Amino acid sequence: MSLPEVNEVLERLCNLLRMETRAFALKYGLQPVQMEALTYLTQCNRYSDTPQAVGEYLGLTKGTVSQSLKILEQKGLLRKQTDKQDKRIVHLSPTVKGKNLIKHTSADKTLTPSLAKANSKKISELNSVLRSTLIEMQKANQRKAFAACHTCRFNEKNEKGSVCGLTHESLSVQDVQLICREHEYPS
Amino acid sequence: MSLPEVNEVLERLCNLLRMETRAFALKYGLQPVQMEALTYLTQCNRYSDTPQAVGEYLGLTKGTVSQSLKILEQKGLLRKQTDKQDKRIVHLSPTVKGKNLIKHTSADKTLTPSLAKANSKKISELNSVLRSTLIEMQKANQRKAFAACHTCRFNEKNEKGSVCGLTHESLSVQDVQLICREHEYPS
DNA sequence: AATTATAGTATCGAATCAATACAATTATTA
DNA sequence: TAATAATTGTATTGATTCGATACTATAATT
Repeated sequence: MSLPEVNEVLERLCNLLRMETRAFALKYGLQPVQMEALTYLTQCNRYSDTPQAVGEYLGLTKGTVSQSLKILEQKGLLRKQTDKQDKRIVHLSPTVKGKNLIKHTSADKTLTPSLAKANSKKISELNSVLRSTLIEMQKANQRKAFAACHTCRFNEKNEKGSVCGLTHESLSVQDVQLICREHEYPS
Repeated sequence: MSLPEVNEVLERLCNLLRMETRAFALKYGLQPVQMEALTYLTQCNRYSDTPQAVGEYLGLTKGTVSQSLKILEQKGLLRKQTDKQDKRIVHLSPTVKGKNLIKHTSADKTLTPSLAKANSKKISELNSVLRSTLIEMQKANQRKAFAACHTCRFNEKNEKGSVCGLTHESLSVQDVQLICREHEYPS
């Protein structure tokens, strides 16, 4: 039975990934958490760009996240904007400088070249197994999925494109590729 | 091409694993790093149970590790013992209390049950792809393998069992299953 | 015997993180 | 409508992480 083995390899791989992320972030003058928060904010949609959402995504309390965001703002990588309707809510948007930084970093990730040595059939199998494991694990630990709208059960397709069943707002082709904090898989 | 997708899923899975590890360690009154160090020390061999090795394994400097070990010792989860031959070296061994804690924790890991939903053929494929990815990545980043003796190029089998080609000491059946900091894969 | 290398510890400062308390705004309900 | 509760975010405190630097003790080399 190789189940415990996979568990072990996966944990080891995660450790390694974390080490490299730390070294990597440091190279760009950021802390790992800051890098992760900024990356998330370049990938999430307009319902999910708040301090609260960042905290849920990273598994941290809002107080903790608040400080990291403050530093990102001070470094000019992030802009804060209070919501027009609900003045409690703050929207976070990466500046051009912030976006460029993330663009650079995702270019030289160390994981991809190592993965690329496997053949493409194995890659796609790996993809499906890992994805279902991720979903199972999120369910088991009552974490939100934080996936893109096009796989969401609230997403409705019509002749013009897509509509979110929660907000009843129409979504563009780009929109449905973004991460949403309200995402739920079809049951 | 699903390569970037796998990359993304794997990163997401690692994030999730880290969240759970944090929550998990906290439940047992430990910090994540402390838990990881203690886990490593229950799995490593007698050449690899030093502060230095723990640092290499976790990708941290020895100064950083020294503090975490100090806390583990204060909590009675760890014992320090200076080497008989080389008095600079300190050997770290988990106490009974420490071993029990790790035994409990590895019992209710959240990853395993989620993985178990995949069929066993996929599991073993997953195992091999992830393992080679791990090895590739360790090579690319010049990290040590930290794997078990039985896959090491220095390990020599004889009629009595195994011998380490570096230390020329004989290794028991249990020994060759333990993690070694000097481990190198055959080329 | 002197120098150099190695293993580990101690200390400092910036940052993480949880916990708590708090302010501002919105939603609920009496 | 007014009082209460819930939600979003910030500020503060204290334990811990982590890298950097300096230091001690021991071993290896020259």
